Parts: sequence; structure tokens; C-alpha cells
Amino acid sequence: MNKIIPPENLPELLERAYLMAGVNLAHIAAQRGLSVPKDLKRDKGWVGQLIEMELGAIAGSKPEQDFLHLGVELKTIPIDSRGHPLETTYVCVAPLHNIQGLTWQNSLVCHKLQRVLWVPIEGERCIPVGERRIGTPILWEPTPHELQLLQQDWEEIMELIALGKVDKVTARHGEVLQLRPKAANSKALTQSIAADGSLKMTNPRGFYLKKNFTASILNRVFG
DNA sequence: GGGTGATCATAC
DNA sequence: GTATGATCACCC
Repeated sequence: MNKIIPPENLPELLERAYLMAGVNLAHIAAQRGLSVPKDLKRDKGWVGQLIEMELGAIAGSKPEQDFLHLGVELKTIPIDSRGHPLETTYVCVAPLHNIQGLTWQNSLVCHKLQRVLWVPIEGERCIPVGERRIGTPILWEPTPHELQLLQQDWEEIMELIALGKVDKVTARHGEVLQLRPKAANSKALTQSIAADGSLKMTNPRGFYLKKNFTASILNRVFG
């Protein structure tokens, strides 16, 4: 399979992304020498990693933006026939301890969402994976209002975590940003703050963008 | 039906 | 376990 050089600058990244619009996943997979899974049950990250590869993202499991040199995070987003998101969007792992002094401005959520290249992909399960088409990419930088919503949710959730109430936070907290389990399964454990300030073990959590928020981003283009 | 909580694959 | 990439699937 051909290796793809990372884009040198933002226009180059955008050009590559725009060239994929309208193309289906089987076509991209064939170029990369990959086989297409029959469904995503056991390949949940397949689409995202395929697009990463095609755009020349730096492979790695670092908690940073995909195109660090460009200040861009890449997100594929499954959409229905009307262009609405089918899933929430994972942002990053939530810190559950050692969070004294942590502010919104230096949080991982804030850094990752500073600039996102959204790549919509047809995601309805009735469409065979290989036939799903890539949509028009959207380079998004949060507006001041969006930043305010994100910061407010983040601060409320982090406050509860700091108070040792992580187990009381559900996905219903937050208007645009939510906290949900993010682990291999419900038995996975990590350290978190207990009510008395000591450490206890809890299921790891991650921050996710709710569908309505992502939909409003996509709607700017698709109406 | 839709959202919340659970889960899958993989690298290290 | 933690981090990446996310979607699955049960329950309300």
C-alpha cells in the first residue's frame, strides 16, 4: 500500500479532503489495499482510520490533534440521508483525578476542538459499508457562542468530578458536551476522586459532543 | 425510535 | 490501563 505524506499546509489538507467528496469507501479502501468489513460491529474505528490514512494523518495514539503541525483535529461523522449526525462524537478521555488547577483553557477538550476538519460519511446501516459515500468536508472553528457552551458544560462536569461525584454524572448532564463511559467494558477501572477527597476506582469516562451540537455545525453548510 | 451506557479493535 | 478510532444495542 502506498504511504501518504502528511499535508504540508492547511490548503493542501483541504484540497485532499475535497477531492474525496462523492467517493465511496470501497474506492478509498482499494487504493490503500484494504478490504472492506461487512459491517462495523467489530471494526468501529475502520472508517475513521481509513480517512486518516488517506489524508496523511500522522498515525499514533498521542492525545493530540491529528495534524498537530496544522492545528487540526480530524473527525469523521456518520450522517443520515438528510445530513444529520447518526452518532455522538467522541472528543477525548476525561481526567478523573489530578485535576487541581485544571482550567477550560488548558483542557484537552478545548485544545482538540480549536479547529476540526469534519468529514461526513453516509452511515445508515442499510447502506453496505463499501458503498457509503464521503461528503463535503467542513473546516470548523468554534464561534464564541459555541466556545461558551462547551466551556460551561465542561466546567459543570469537571466540578462534579472534583467534588467526587463522578458516579452521579450521566450523559444527561451538559447541553452540548456530555460525559459517558469510554472503556473496553463496564468492568474497566481507573482512579477517580472520592467524596472525601481520596482516590477510588471508577469506570473510565470520555467527553462526547451531543448530536444537536454537531448537527448545528453541519447545518451551516447543508442548511 | 432515540439516547445512554456498553462495547470492539489495536498499539504500547 | 490508557490512548487512538468510534458504533453497538439495550432500555426507556
